[in-house]
Amino acid sequence: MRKKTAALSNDVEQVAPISRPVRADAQRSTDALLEAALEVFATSGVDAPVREIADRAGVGIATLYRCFPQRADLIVAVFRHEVDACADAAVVLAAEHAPGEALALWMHRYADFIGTKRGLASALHSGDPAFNTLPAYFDTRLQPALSALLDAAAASGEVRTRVAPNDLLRAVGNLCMSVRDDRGDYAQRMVTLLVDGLRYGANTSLNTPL
Amino acid sequence: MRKKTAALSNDVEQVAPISRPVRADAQRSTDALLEAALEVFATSGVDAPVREIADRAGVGIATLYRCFPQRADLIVAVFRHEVDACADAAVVLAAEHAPGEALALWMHRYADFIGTKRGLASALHSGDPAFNTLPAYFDTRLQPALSALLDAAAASGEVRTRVAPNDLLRAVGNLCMSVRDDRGDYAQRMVTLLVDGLRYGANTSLNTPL
DNA sequence: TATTATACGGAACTATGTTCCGTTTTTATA
DNA sequence: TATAAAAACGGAACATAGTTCCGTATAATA
Repeated sequence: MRKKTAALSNDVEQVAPISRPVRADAQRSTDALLEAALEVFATSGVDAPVREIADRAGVGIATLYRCFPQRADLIVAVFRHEVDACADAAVVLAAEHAPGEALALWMHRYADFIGTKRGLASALHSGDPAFNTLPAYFDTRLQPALSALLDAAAASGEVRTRVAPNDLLRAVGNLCMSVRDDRGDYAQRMVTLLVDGLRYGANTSLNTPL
Repeated sequence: MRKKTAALSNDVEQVAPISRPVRADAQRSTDALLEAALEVFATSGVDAPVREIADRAGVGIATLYRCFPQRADLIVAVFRHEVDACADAAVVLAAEHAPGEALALWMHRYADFIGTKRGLASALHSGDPAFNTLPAYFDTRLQPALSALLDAAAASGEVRTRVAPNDLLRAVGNLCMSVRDDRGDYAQRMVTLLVDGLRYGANTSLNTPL
């Protein structure tokens, strides 16, 4: 499926896969860089120097720049990778838990993702055009994931229906990002409150106000 | 009152004004830098190089760094300066217009201020401790200004009362900052809607829901 | 006017994103 | 398997921007 290489910025050349396939060492480098960037960003924030990432991946700087022509491309790739992981988690959770619990667990998983991504808001507001496609990607991947969880939980009568997935995503996003000093588990507690709100009125009459 | 120099980062030395007063040329430099930074930030954004600011102010780089030990200190000083101007505008508007109109004009003035400050959100989320005091300063200066306008407008019966100034400030702030593509005058239209909402129910029964 | 503390300017230092180019490795072919 | 072309590699070199240093100039005071 070559998903990982498709995440790069030079997608234009992916339309004609007739050309020679990606060389094995190049694929290794890309994977190592993505993994290294994930760790470095988590440790030192998204402002970490690219050299640190190249070192940790065990490749030279030129290799990094061949895989990700701009520093921002690497950031975008990591974010997309994590969004994918978060969206995929919904399927796993849905398979292993009751609908209501799966929904609750995923909401916390999502809050965790946003909360640990210091610098995401900064990146989105930086004005760098490289980040322009990120918000849409977030919606595209996460909205269906949450939607499925919501529908299942509503169908089983554990939460009420009629809640827009995007509203929830945005609400949690704001909860986790706009907080300046998130002492304790403020965000997680607010998310719990939100999920409890979803459960309120379940199984009684649908479309209960509040 | 020496307000401008008090806005610098080395406030610790301001507690003992017994020491020799600020030299005239130093004051000139500080003023010139603040004015230059205001213009450069508006033109090139807050990411503009410090050299560009020093050049425009007609001073050397060392002078810039003596007045503002860190680049962030200059940004903070400019923001505080603009917040002061916005807060002061409330007094002028209140003196020259009817209470309801003064309130509306100021809300747009405030939206204008936030809307043109691309990079403000980025700065606030950057994690740089130099920006930690900014949010509190915003509240300290703007909350009383808006509060006075609201009270006057409520007293004259032009808007209803019982609206928390901070809620309004935050609402407008979110409206103006979180928008990614603000084509047209989206923010200003939303602010108008907000002010109209304030006017709704005025002079009838107070505390009208919605 | 002389003295001294203060401020000034700009070169130099450091850190970081990005490019260049000679060398190495992979892949396909004989 | 040996060979050649294409692709990728590494790291030095370049460009830009924040910050510091230090010799010189200027303002305040006696």
